[in-house]
Amino acid sequence: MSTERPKYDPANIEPFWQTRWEEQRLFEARRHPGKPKAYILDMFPYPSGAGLHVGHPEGYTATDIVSRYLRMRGYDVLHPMGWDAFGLPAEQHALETGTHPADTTAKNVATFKRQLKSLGFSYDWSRELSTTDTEYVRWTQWLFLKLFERGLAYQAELPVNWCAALGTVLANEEVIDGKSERGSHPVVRLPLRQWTLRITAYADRLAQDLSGLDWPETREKQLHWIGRSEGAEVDFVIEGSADRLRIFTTRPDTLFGATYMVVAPEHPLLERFATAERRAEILAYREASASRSELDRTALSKAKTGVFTGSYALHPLTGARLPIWVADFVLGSYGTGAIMGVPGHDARDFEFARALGLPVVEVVSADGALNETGTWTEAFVGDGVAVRSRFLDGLRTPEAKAAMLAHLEREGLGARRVQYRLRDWVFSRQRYWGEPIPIYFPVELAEGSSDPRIHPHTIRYDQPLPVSEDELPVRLPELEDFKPSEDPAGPLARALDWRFFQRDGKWYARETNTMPQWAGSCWYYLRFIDPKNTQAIFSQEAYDAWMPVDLYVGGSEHAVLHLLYARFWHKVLFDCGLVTHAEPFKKLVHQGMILGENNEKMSKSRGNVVNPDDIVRQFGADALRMYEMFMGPLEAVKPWQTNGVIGVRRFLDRVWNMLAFVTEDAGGSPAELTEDARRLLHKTVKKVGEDIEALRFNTAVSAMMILANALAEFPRVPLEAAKVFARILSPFAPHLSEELWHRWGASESISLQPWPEYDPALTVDELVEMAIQVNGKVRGKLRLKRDATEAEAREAVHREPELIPHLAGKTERRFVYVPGRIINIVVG
RNA sequence: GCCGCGGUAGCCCAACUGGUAGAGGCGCUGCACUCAGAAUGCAGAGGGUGCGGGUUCGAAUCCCGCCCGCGGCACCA
Repeated sequence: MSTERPKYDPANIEPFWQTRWEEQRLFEARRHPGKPKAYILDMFPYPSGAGLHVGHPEGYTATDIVSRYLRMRGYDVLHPMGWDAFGLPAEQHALETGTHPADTTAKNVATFKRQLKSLGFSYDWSRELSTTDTEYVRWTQWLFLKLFERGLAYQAELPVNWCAALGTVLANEEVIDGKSERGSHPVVRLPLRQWTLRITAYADRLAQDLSGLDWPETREKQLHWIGRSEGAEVDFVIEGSADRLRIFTTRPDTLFGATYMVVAPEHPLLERFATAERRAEILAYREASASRSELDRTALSKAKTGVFTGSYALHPLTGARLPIWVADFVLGSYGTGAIMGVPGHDARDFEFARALGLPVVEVVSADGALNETGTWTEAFVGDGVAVRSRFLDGLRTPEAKAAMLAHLEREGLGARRVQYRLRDWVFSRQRYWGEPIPIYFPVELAEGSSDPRIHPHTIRYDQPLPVSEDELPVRLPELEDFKPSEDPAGPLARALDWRFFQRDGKWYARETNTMPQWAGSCWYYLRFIDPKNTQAIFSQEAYDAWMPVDLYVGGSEHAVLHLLYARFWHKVLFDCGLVTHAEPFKKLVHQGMILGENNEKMSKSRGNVVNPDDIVRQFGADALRMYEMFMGPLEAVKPWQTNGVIGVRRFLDRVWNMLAFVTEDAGGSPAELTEDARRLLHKTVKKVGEDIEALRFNTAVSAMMILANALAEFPRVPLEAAKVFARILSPFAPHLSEELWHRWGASESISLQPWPEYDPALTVDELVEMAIQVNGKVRGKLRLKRDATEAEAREAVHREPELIPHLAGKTERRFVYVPGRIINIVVG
């Protein structure tokens, strides 16, 4: 190689082009009349102190390729980036290092931004936002007020997941196996005053509207999380009392099989059911189950426990006396907190009956025959035929359900009811680093008191008042000490001058709980469309210009948390008339996790973490981008292989060496491709475009490698072909492509060029090599016109000498000919 | 236990949704270049698709039954 020829040097060209792109503001999103739009969104990151890991660029590269591709296809593309910067980890980190969360957050954002920029992503940085920005907080609080106005944000004294180690309450979704999702600290149930969002009011729509979305299996996860189930509520009269016990069941058809009742330890009527002689035991049981952490309850789930209350319910149809038990396998927070025990046809009821010696009655039989339950080792939970059930006898389970429901409703004993597994969303956190909830309460001063900051007082939590819109945002007070405390009011309660204020001579107290991290991410996609708007959360023009999000890429760990909450808020905004689509995210894709080289999850403790900065330094951003796309399908979990990056880097080196010095007429005769190479070029243009649209980036990279290998056969690549190649490569390796493009004399960015056209006629070969099978085994090959008739095929086959031994003396039973595919001769 | 996804060459992965199992990359072997090595270039070898049945002219692709891996849910009545 001649020494004047510079080598491919990403460390040099990548920063150069990144700076140029930024100076030229190439990727700022603007709408042009008549052009189609695409809103391509990444889940914005939480800027942790650890910086970017190689998992981040996977999804980000995918969306960047799609964005760059669509721009070349004439779309106006909105591709923004921002920071989900409130939340526990920032605060934990700040506590550990003794710095203010605002400072650590700013530092982390700077690191993330530098790293993202080093990868050449075509974000519109002019729209950058952070959930912690004062202006952003203002609109998050504004949205909370919308929820409050509509009765969707309310206070409740709830048994909540209190995590002492984190000093906060957690949502159900943040508790895993009885421990906190963050940090795995123990979580216990405590009743506390909490702000709660009425997401259950939207359960039906959240479930229903999933059907129209282009989403992966996440749809099923959300459906399951919402957990809609249809059944009946039935009232049981209590013997010797005016009380009634209401239960929920999905199997009204098994009502005649109920042999006992169970209420949850939290059930409001429990104390009424407790007879004098059993009272002590019952209260002890309630005490015990309340103090058991979720973890204990799950760990001990095998053995069912319970205590008889001493009271009896009367069967609404037979009048039979059914003992009422209390047991912690019944959840206070689901349905009515009480069940009828049908041990013959429910696995849990069966276990309970066996453990406590209660009778088991068969009321559903597989074939309608009567069976004895004495020898049963498990309940019969499937569908069958009703037996021992009077007017239901002989009916199949679905009909029996309907018949019983009709009967209950007619007699006024019960009603049809839909239940959801989904609970309302506990929305307050007892932490510092979050959005203040824009609510305040009247303060009643004790006799002789004049200042609640120093005197005894009562805060009237029952009279919440919304902060008026023009007073937003409510800012976080500066706090020296923002540590969480034992006090569930949280650290903000210590900022007395912030908390208490006077208006018209009266004292008021601000809400001191803050919002959870999910609040900011619930609506950030809406702020990106109009991030600088000071008059409104966003303008209608901006909404019409960009919404909905066409492609949303992020980790599957957000399948039920963020993605459900955001859909909920979006539907509330829909009801407010602020948005016009029922759903915000049309297409959703989860990138698969990237494992360490040893096939284990990347973590500091395993010592298998790959830092993207190191890869960029050694191999270049383009190599990293292409490798991450080449590893395998976007959604697959796959191990990192540094050798794989080396392979991709070699490919880029080859492309450079082959194309960087191409000129119009390098030496006399013009360079030319063969017919086959020309066809391959057109096929590759077609394939790469289709693969990008289908998000099959791995096969697109592969196709370009094949093309490069083929072009390498030529002493000189024609400039026209080189330009086509550079353009299809550019979404993947934008820096290298840009450099090549300019070396060939262009003055305008390659990202402004149109995507190359291909000639469909050249993507289909006329002659195809076909295998000839005899009885399914390949016995010969032959080149045939793609559209040859069967007669032509037959004639060609009989000219093939290698087939003669396989056909001689045999009778042809069948001649299978699929044009362009296969010839199979069945003989016998 | 339930739901979902997935098992193709030593490794990462392709295979037009039934049609010659192999595109690409890594690794390996050999050759060229070199005093030698690195880098580079060229040429090769390698599996019958997790297991067992079935449907079909033909199965990695479809059906049934298992095994293994990953993710989610886990007393939701």
